[in-house]
Amino acid sequence: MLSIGALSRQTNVKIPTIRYYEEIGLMDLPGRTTGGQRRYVQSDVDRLGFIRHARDLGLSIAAISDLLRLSANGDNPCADADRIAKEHLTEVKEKIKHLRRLEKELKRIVSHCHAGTVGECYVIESLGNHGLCVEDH
Amino acid sequence: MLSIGALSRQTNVKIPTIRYYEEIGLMDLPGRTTGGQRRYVQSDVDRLGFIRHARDLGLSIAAISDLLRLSANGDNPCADADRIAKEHLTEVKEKIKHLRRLEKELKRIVSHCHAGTVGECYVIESLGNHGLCVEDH
DNA sequence: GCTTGTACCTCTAGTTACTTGAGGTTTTAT
DNA sequence: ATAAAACCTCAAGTAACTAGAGGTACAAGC
Repeated sequence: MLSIGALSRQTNVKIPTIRYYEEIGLMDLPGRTTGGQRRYVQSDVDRLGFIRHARDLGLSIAAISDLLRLSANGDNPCADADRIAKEHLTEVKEKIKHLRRLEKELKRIVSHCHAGTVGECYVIESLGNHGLCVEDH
Repeated sequence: MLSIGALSRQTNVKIPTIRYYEEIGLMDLPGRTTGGQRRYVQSDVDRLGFIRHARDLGLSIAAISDLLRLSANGDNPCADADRIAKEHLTEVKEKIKHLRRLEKELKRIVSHCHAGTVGECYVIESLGNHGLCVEDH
């Protein structure tokens, strides 16, 4: 029987976040002491660990919720789980593409800046003028 | 004198977003018709264009607010503007690094999944078990 | 000059995934 | 028995908007 603090330490999930997950129904309602404090069992640790890991990988709460439902049902969740993971992978790839374009653009802007020059600032000029951009973004 | 709709079309910023920018003080209070409708001038178009472009590049509202203040003051804003842009570039680089690790991890997880196999699902197993990961994330 | 349709107005609440704070109670250790 | 640490609830705040309800103003055509 773990207190919320102990669960927090074991899973690296902050206490208010655990309570939040309970509130939105991602975590089950835990048992309580007579005084009203939460007490957790091993399955709670496992579930929260799953959530934490999936969040670290960037999955949304909605996606995690789906995955948890799938894994509870047991009946060949693989196809659906695979689809969710693949969709997420696609999103991640898109984000990387986008960020790489931004990186390029920012590098270009910054490289043109010669701090010290009065009045003219390529950073500010570039930001104000999309036409100066090399690529779309 | 532009209506809010005309400004929106010229800058590609949605109407509620323009009103939101006004509310948080990022855009100046515009003139009004006797009937109370907003009317904008060229300097508003320029400022909103700047904001739009900087947002597209991923800068936060706070950073943009700083840049706008700098460019208004005129006294060699270059050094500060350059610092803001460089900081942002660093953030972007970090994000890319992180996403690339996630991409790798997700690819590995997905590639192990053979949809159809009953009961065992590598996607779900991997998410539940951080120990299966190759790298940090 | 009147009517109609589009564009505009304000205000409230919702989104995501939490975090922070106030004010009070329970547990644990001495 | 006491005191410190950990816990409790509830409300509000964060970023950057978006959506919807219910009502008013403007521009064009007749």
